[in-house]
Formats: sequence, C-alpha cells, structure tokens
Amino acid sequence: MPELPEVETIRRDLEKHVLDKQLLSIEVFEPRLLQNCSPVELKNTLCDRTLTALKRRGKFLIFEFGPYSAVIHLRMSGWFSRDAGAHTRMIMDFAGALLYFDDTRRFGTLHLLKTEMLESQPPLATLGLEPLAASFTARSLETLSTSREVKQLLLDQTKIAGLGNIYVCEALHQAKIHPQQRANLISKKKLSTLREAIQTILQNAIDHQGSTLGDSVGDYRTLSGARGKFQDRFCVYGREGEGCFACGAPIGRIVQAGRSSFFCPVCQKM
DNA sequence: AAAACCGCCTGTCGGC
DNA sequence: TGCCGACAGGCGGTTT
Repeated sequence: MPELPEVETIRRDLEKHVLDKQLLSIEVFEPRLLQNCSPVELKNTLCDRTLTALKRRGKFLIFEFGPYSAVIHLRMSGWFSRDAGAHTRMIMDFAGALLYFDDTRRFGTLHLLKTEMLESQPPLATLGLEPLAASFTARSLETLSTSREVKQLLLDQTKIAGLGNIYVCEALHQAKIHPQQRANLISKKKLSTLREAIQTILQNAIDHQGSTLGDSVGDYRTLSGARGKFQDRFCVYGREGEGCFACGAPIGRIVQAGRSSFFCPVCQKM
C-alpha cells in the first residue's frame, strides 16, 4: 500500500517518463475516481496542456499542467504503469507515451484544481508537515504531541503527511517507543530520536524504491512494474513471532484503531 | 479533542 | 476441491 516512499518513487519515475510532455488525451473508466469533476470536464480542462511539474505532498501526487492541476491519491491499490492492466481506471496519452492508472480496489481519488488554489482547497489544505522537510524538527513533533497514543498521532495526516502503518511501526521500533505510549509523555530526547528515525526510515525506503508486500495484483509496483526492495529490511512489520534483530525477543502484534501494530515488547517498553 | 466504528472494494487465505 | 467468511488497508464520515 503506497505510503510516502512509494509515492515518491512513482513521482520520480513519472518525472523521467512524462514531464514536459503534452497531454493528448485522458480517458477515465471509473467514475468514482473523480471527486470534483466529470470525465468530460477533466478532459476539456487538461487536454493539450503540457505537464509542467510533478510534485508530491504527503501521499498525494500532483500533476501540474500550468494553471490547472490533477491531485491523485493512490489509496490502497493505485499505481501507474506503461502497460494496460486488469484494473485500468484511467489512460493518459502524453505525446504518444501512454500512462495507465491501475487501481484494483477502486479507492483512488483525483481532484481537479486550479494550481494557485492547491494549498487552500481539499484535499491538500488540511495536510500536516512534510516529514522529510528540514522544517520537521523535534520541536515541531513536541508541539504536535497530545495525550493520544503516539501511533495515532503519526498516522494523522493533518499532523504529519505521508506516514502509513508500515513506516510508523518501523520508525517507532527504531526509536524504541511503544506504539501505545501517550505522545505527550515522551521525553524531548526520545522525540528527537523519533524524528530522526522517521526521516532515516523514509529516506532509506525511498532509496530502495519503497516496499512491495506480496505478489498480489493490487500490490505496489514501480512504473516499470518492478517490486520495491525495502520490505526485506523491515524490522517489525509483518514479523509477529519472529526474533527482534536487536534483542532476539519475539516481535509482538496488537490492534490499534483496527490496524495491526508490530513492535518488540522488550525494546519498546512503555 | 479524540476514540471507536462503519463503509468503501477486491484479492487472498484459512477453515471446514 | 470448493465455498465462505475474515481480513487487510487509508481515509472520510458519523456517533459517542
């Protein structure tokens, strides 16, 4: 499931593939993909325009066509390919280079917006800090910390944008913090360690083209269809019962807000 | 403010 | 072997 590293990998691939090219056509086959416009409006607004920039904000991909932009969220199973797939929901023709948006579970979203309005309109307006930006500091993490469980804080996209279940689990393990720890009870020193862990994990994951969990149809792929490689470096995610690489204790699993949290009960004490 | 829960969707997997 | 319920997951919405 695409989180920040996967979206960033896709963004970089797309940049090489279609940046500065003219959009000749855009066909949408899944009406639910479009959040605030019709297929015809999308086509009329973007066709013949040149893709002037490809950006990322949190887990969102931003296709900038000069004054208009398409903001896409991949949700659970969205990805881009140069080939048609079993679940192609949209086809973009960039000067003859076809780009297919595939989305098995149909959760993906696309917002059409004026570029100048991106920061003030949904879905980007309420997004929190970019975790890889220099402005994301231990101090900012401290400011965000309330009495809620630290895992819930890190998953809250209005506080920090881009982390999902996998990278939160990994970052908390690296920082040796229990996922149920109340955020406001974590020491400044630990928050500093956590900030560093978040940035290290995300950067490391980007360097490995993100994580692909299984071989299923809906699992994340790069533009060329390759799997990510960071899943081989997980320390806790999906490793319930297996030995912690730091202390050997079996990795545990609890459920928070309906989602699995993997952690080492020895390294990550409350 | 924040937690708990639901719905969305489909492929996969364990159990019988 | 085949069927079926459970499950996974991000996020917006509703209720508590």
